[in-house]
Amino acid sequence: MIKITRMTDYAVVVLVALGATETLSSVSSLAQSTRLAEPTISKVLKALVRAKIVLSVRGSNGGYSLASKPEDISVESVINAIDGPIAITNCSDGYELDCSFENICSVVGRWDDVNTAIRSVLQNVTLADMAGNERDHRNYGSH
Amino acid sequence: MIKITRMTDYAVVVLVALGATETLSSVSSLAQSTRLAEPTISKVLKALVRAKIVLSVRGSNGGYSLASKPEDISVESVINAIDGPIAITNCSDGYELDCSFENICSVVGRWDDVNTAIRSVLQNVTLADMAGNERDHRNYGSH
DNA sequence: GACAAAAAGGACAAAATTAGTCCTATATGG
DNA sequence: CCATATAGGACTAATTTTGTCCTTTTTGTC
Repeated sequence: MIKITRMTDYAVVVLVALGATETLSSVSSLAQSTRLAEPTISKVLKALVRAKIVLSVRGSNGGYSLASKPEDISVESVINAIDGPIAITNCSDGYELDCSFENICSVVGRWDDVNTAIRSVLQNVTLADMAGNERDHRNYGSH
Repeated sequence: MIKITRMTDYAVVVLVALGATETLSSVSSLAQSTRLAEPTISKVLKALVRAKIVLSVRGSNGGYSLASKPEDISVESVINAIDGPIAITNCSDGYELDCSFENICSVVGRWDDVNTAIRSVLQNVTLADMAGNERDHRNYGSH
């Protein structure tokens, strides 16, 4: 099935928690608010910092904060940060440019169009959307 | 990353090959035209038959054929047949309805909307689109 | 300056998933 | 009855994903 990894799922949970406060949040405080394990939160945050979705301050009293407003952070960028670029097949993700079966294979690069379409859907969903405090949720939990 | 499994990739290759002829195709003939291994093709076809995307005729002179025209077979239905329903997270796919962290977890059911949107994108891409004989492909190969 | 609190980075084993093959059963035309 | 095909499922190997831990770097505070 088309699925996002659990790590991305966690990332969204952590980001929503980060967005809920103005101050810096440490891993341990995030662990309390999200109920996720510290090492997991830490791992996810490292990737988000590298992707510049989250800002970090090191040292004592340090912590993390969102680099932009929740409504300016797309789910697409989060997926990208955690799981790498959205690409629906192995061959169309750019790592197999030297594919030697190219002229036999009858299916061509149409997955690219599919990828582009999916990407644009995800670019239009923001963290603010995911936070959805109207909460009529039934079956979500991230663990 | 959001990705379809290699099996789905194979399925599309096989389906396009199936669509290229009017007559029944056996696994061995498909192996020749697609260059995929017979057991793999066989496995994929079994799933496609169960999903009624492909028709099969057993016994001598038997083989497979598309159940509908390529332009009426969506990529979404193929993904469904091979990988199961498109669902972006574990918790939103219906298997964890009894999620006990529901009221702690701050992210709610917004993934459902995302799933729906992605599904509709994939419903609008057909096998005919994937066949794309204009072939300006660069990096596809399915192996 | 020493120490404590925190993030950064990466290594790693366990768990889960996916891929691929193979074996047996069933169906059917000749 | 035999050869050819599909049906179904079991099973192993390969790959990917998870989750944890350890070491290093940074920085505030006493």
